[in-house]
Amino acid sequence: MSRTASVDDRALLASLAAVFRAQGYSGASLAALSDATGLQKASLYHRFPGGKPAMAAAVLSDVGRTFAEVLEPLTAIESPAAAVAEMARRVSSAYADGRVGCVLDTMTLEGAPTAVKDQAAGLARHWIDAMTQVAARSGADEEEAARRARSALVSIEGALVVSRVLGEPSEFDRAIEALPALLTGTTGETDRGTAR
Amino acid sequence: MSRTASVDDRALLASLAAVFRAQGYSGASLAALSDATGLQKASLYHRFPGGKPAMAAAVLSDVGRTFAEVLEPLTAIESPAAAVAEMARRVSSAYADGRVGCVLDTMTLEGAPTAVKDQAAGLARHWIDAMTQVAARSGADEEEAARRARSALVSIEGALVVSRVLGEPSEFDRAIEALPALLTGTTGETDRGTAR
DNA sequence: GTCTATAGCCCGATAGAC
DNA sequence: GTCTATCGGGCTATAGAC
Repeated sequence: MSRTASVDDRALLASLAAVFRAQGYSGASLAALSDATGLQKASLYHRFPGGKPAMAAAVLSDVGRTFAEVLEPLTAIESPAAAVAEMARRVSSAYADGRVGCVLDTMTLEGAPTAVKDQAAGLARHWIDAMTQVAARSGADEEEAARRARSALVSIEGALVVSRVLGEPSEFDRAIEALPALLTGTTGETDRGTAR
Repeated sequence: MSRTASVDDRALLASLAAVFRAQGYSGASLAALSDATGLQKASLYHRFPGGKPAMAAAVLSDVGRTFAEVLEPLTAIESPAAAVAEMARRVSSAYADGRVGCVLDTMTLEGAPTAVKDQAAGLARHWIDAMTQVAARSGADEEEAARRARSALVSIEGALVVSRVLGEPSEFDRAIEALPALLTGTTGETDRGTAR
């Protein structure tokens, strides 16, 4: 109805995140961020006086809130197997069933500010820690639990990369299905096929 | 000794690859490529009249030659287990023990030319095909062999991402150690711990 | 808090000397 | 085949009206 756009903070961060996720930090131009959000560049600078680095930091903080929701079942659900199954569902949803990339990957190439890379590393460590705890609850000893948690993150990030490169998200679906067995050591409906 | 630099083609492609690998396609500025190669921008345009897209294509072609060397043991060595073990050594070497990224990841974000993304997809498919064949030779049926090959690529790409994000390459070492068991189903010195 | 307009710089790319 | 110098444009960022 007018030449003024007003954008909800939540939607704004989601639009910014979509650009950073798809294009990476250096690929996310102010013009693209302006297009995605419907705000002019000057309006983005009003919201984020720190410029593009501040936008990236805000996006990662918002991703941290999303991660908190994704990981919430790991402490809220008593059964480790059920907890991991619910986390897997939320991971799949958060990554649009493998059709979008992960900021931990795309925002950590050289060219991103050190603060951004450090923030991403913190998110990754937090995710690994939460998965380590649920793996330990399922019966793994400390070292084995940490190993499983890192493997889980590896399989998720790798599946997102392979899905993007091949142009089809089926590999991500497989990684999600394998998560419960990978983290808790129990066989769900999938079998990872590494019998001795 | 002079203001003219002459650069061997092999070294030139290696220097260009290092920049694209670390910064991604859109992050790899002509200035950075000029710095890395020791050639001025105009000299790069003399070598690559197609500009930055042509440089990226040449880098991916060179990566394809490296992949051919990495995958050569898969057909040259009779024992599947020994073949995979030798491939794993070469993969580790090609990625500097996990300290560098993979162009399949960094050059396929939005912003890269479609031709570049397609070329990367072809490299990924070729790699998966070669690993599928060795998995089949080790006794897996067709479907299982393909599944193992995709999982192997997922674990390599994921480990490279996680190693970069966390700033330490130990996760890549683990993925390399797990490759033989993952592809051939035999237990080497590592156990992936998914007992039923 | 949004906009238009623009500053100043670096981008990819080219012209032309040697 | 390398270089210096430069072009036009997109980049991040800012000024100032409404």
